[in-house]
Formats: sequence, structure tokens, C-alpha cells
Amino acid sequence: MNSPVVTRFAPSPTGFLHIGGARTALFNWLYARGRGGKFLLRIEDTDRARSTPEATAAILSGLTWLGLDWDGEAISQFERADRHAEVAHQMLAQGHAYKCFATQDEIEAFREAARAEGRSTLYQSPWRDADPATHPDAPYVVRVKAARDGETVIEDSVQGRVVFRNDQLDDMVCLRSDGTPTYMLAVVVDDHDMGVTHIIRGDDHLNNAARQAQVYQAMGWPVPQFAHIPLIHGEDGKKLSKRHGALGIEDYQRMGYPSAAIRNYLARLGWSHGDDEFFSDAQATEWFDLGGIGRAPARLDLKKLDHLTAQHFSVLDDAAVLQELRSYLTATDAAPLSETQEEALLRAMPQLKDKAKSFGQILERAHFVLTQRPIQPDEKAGKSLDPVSRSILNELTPHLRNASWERERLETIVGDLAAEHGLGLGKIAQPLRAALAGRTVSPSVFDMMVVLGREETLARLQDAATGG
RNA sequence: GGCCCGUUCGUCUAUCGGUUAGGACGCUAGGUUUUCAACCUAGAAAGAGGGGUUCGACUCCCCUACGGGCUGCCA
Repeated sequence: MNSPVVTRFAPSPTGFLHIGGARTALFNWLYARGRGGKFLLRIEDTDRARSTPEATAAILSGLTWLGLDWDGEAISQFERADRHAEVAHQMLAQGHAYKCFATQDEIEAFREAARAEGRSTLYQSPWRDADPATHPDAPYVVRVKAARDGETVIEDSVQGRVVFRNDQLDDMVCLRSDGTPTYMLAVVVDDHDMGVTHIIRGDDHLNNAARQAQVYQAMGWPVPQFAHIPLIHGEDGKKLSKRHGALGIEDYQRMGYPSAAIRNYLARLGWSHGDDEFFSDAQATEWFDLGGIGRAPARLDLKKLDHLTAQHFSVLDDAAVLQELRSYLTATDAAPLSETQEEALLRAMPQLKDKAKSFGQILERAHFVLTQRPIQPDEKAGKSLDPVSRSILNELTPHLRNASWERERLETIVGDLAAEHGLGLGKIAQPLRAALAGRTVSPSVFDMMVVLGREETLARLQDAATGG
């Protein structure tokens, strides 16, 4: 019987949730959800100086917006410090760790000398095998007594079999001189205690995996399955960092992308299921597997995200779009919609959302239904409402008064009128558009008429014919 | 410096020794059209370089180049 899958996302709260972290979280989430497993969240806040509650809040809200729900409460690594220390002392008692009294200056001097001589700069503590009787009464750190012979092998689901010679491994510090645990110790203890079965994380941790394996070994704990995924690079191929184009996930929300599109795009970035490009969450969870993850770093391509966004908007149901539009407005500090506006928006939604590339664009398209009479045409629209056009619109009005209000019928009426004047449909459609929307860009004039209804349409035509 | 990982069209990728190296985004040309889009058709576009292994390498091995990561009492 297979043990149930448990994955986790373990960000350090030193800044916002960036796109790379979001993808790591997504992969863990997909893997767990696709297998009826658990997806846990742990905040790695053992670095007190750099951790902030604001960052934790930003990460949580970012995950929430992305729709990546985690099981149980988020765990604070810092709050588990006692347990980490307990494990360190256990290793100490069992001889798997030792007290190192070397000062920072001594270590620095060692490294400088090593560099100068071209040797490995991995610190080799003289206290590793020292007789406890010789221990001074001074501050010390606890170091893991790593194996020096043989090799450590990581069977990685993405990277394959990775072999490290043990003489390349250092005796990492697991308890600082103030008694607090380091990340290297804490991750192992927490992952074990939380029952994590699969560790999917950035490949910047690949080397660490070998070092952490020492702790698993010392404690006699089973080693989880590792999957080290490549980092995401910026559009110029350089590493993504906060000062180099890395944006928080909430920036993408503010750009107007729906979360479903982001999930699809991020999943496809570095992972593939044959030639499938556009898929739902259900398909993604069903298809996702570690073997489909690539080994090379990927770059962000917003154009492709735009394309996926258009497809997702087209299949999202109207209510869901409106729901997320509300949070988009909040995120962009825009005024919320009135109930009347929301109702109007919902009526027009099929036209508004179709192939839209952002919530911003949906709002643009929705302008005709969000504004009220009398409509102030913008400059370009004003130009198409010249006297000749206005008289044609005037002529159109009686035809509309008693027409059955269906798209096809309206199209015929306007088309016939254009033909009577020996004009192309465009010659009437443009002023009509200006009259109904006050702009030169809008949804189809016939769609607008249907959404607006007879009374409002006639009123706007009347305004345009008599105005200015 | 040492160790580890990577390298297929501009970008994301398929291929898991035998393909005219496929798809998607973007791009170019043409078409359609009531605006912006969208849509339709066509097209250009790739295995970093060099050695092996093999009847046969994008695929396996080695070297080089380039990129990235780690090398902290950061995570």
C-alpha cells in the first residue's frame, strides 16, 4: 500500500510571493491534489532579522488569490525551535554532531588561506573529534558530523541520480551559538515531523539536499522523494530577482490576469503533458506528474500568458468573471461597481469577456454599459458624428421603434438603410457606435443594442442626433 | 577556486536510438470584417561546438564553450 502523498510549500517571509515561488507552490499543490494527498504550508521564519509579518501576510494572500488552498494551519518554523534544538541535542548525544568553538574570525581565516592555496573552502573544524575535556567555557555552535568517506546519492525525480562525494560535504551548523536552529536543521526536522513524502522545490536546493541527507541519516529517518525544479528566468534570460524584473504575484493580479490563466501558464512553464497548452485545473491535477518537469530553466513570456488569458476568459462563466473582477477592482484601488452597474455588466458579459486579455480590457469594453446618458463622446467619436451621419441616425430611429429587438433583425435594418444610401455598413456602424458608446472602439454595435435595449438605444440615438 | 545542474525555432516545449525534428505563443504575407480585437490560410524559424559508442544519434558517453546554482552561525 502506498503511503498518502504529503507535499509542502515552504517560503521564507522576507518579501512578496514572486512568480517562481508561486510556481513551486503550484507544482506541490497539483501533485498533492492529483493524488488525494495533502498540501501543507510552512513559513520558514527562523531568520528573525529578515522575517516580517507583512511578508507572511502577502504570501498567504498571494496563494489564496492563486487558488492554492493548503491543508491545516500554516506552520511557523520559528515556533518549533525547541523541537529543532531537541533533535540537535539528540544528535549530539549520539555522536552525530559536535560542539564547535571556532570563532567567526578563525573560520574566515581558514577560508582565506584555503582560497589562497586553491583548496576547497569548506570549513574543517578542529573540534570535530576533540576530547570534551578540552572544551573551553565559551560560546559554540553545534555542527553535524558529516560523513567524509564514500558518497551521498540523491535520487531526484527531476534531476535524476545525483552523486556527491562526501569529502565535498561540510559539517553544517545546525544550532547557532545563541542556541537557535538553522534552516538546514529546521527543514529536515519539520519535513519529517509533518510527514512530508515529496519535496518539490527550486533546484537552488539541490546541493543542500545532500547536506540535509546527513541529518536524515543520523536520525534514522526515511528520506523523502526529492524533485528539484529549475528556477524561472526573466524575459532576458537572467535570473529573476526582486531588483531584476521579479514581480509579486499580486502584480499579475493588478495587470488584470485571472488566476485560472496564471495557473495554466505557470503549470505549462517547465512542465508539459505532450502538446497540451490550454487546460483546466481539473485536467492539470489529473495530468501533473514529476516526470513531465523539464530540467532547463524557463523564461517568462507575457505574450503567451495573454493568449491563454483570452482563452480562459472565454470559458469562465459570467458569475465567476464578475466575482474576480470585484477583487481586481479592489486590488487596483478602483471604485467598486454599483449594483446597477454589476447587473448591466452581467447582461453584457458574454460579449465583454470573449477573448479578453485582461480585466482592464473587459472594463474598457464595458464602458458603454457603465456610463450614463447623456454620453460625452470622446474626440475621435465626436468626429464621426458629423451632420450627415447624424441625419442618417435620425432616419434610423423610426425603423427601430417597432422592430423586434433581436440581433439579426437589427443587423438587417441597419444594413438595409446603409444599402438605401449606397453606403457600406461601416459608414453607419461607426457613427452608431459613437452614439451608443461615445467611443470608436467598443463591442459590436448590434451586441450593444441588444444589451442596452430599445429604450436606451433610442434615447442615445436621440441624444446624438440632437446634440452638439 | 571547488562541487552540482543545465543547453531543440525569438519564447514555452514534444521527441524517451530510426520522424520531411511536431505543437503553441510571437512574427511575416494574404483573406474575412461594423471599430479594436477575433477568426481563416500560408510562410520563415531549432538540436551550442568537437570527439566518441552504434547499422543508425537531438536522444547514450567524454571534452570544450556558455548559462545557472551552491560553497554562511541566510533561507
